[in-house]
Amino acid sequence: MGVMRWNDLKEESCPVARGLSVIGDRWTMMVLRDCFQGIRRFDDFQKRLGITRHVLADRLRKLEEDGVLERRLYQDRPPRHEYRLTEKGLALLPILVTLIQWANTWEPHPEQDDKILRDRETGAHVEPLVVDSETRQPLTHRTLRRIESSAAPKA
Amino acid sequence: MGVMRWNDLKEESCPVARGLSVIGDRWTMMVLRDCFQGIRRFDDFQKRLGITRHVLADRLRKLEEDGVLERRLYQDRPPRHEYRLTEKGLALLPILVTLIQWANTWEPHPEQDDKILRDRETGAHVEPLVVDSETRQPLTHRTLRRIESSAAPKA
DNA sequence: TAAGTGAGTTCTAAATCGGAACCCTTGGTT
DNA sequence: AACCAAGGGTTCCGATTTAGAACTCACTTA
Repeated sequence: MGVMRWNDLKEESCPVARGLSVIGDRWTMMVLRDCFQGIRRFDDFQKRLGITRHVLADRLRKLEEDGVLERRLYQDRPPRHEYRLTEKGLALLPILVTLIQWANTWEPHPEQDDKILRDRETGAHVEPLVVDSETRQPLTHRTLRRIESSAAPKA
Repeated sequence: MGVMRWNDLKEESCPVARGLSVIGDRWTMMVLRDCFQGIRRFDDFQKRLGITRHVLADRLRKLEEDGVLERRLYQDRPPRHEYRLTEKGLALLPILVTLIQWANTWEPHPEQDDKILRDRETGAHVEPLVVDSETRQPLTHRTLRRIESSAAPKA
């Protein structure tokens, strides 16, 4: 298989590798979390995250290249843009939601309240669960067969 | 809010930050992917991932510290251990599964087959979907209210 | 005795990151 | 005109982290 360089990940046949080539970076998911909280501007990301401006600019550029964020002009003089989630970016929400569920269960915060997920209409508290879209049976390590690549073994 | 150093993330009140303090690293999720494929030994991880031995040792140590992997002796002379997922680690599968689903949809591989998720019993092909555990309604950006911290605003 | 296995550790050079300062355009103040 | 602030970056330098390769240690097998 040879050595795997991080930037080759996009061409890997493994979807985990391809997914991580987009969101596998330390700060990228934090940026996306802020996006889902409605943040759109460079300085707002920077202030909330405490990330260096240099790294932030780089991550926003990559997310735009990957089609997760869209950079759109919101005023002309001087030109200013904001970053917005595309459909592809919005489709990442289930991952974030699943991560929140895991962290609230297995890394609970000592005393502070946690982010709470609510239904948009009713405001009811929701609890994420990953199921099969057809049978609606929960998918866990007990119900799933070991993950395998369907690609032919290398020898 | 001050600057956020990566290692302070564990004490953040945001579950996304706390989750990422465990699995937010480039290689960590790749290691976990291999774990879910049944890999348990140092050299096997190393050969499959093409990660440097140094970094691999570091990531395995961190995952053990975080209670995601367990290092257990499987022979005495010389002492050898293998790395196994704990309950906490097994609970990460839904995240991996959701990531696979996203990547297969939005970053499809040109020609090669992808990893396929199957039911352990029937072998039927399953398709992950994140729903509310009570109502079984899908959770997406259309059905969820914007994520908010329930912590009091800082001023 | 030599070679091999498994699990690391050590070393050096290259890449990335953090922190801070600087730049540019435009609008508003004094 | 001179100064300042907002917004969105870029540049520079020193500190970390990573990649790549070699080396170690404790056995086991040929």
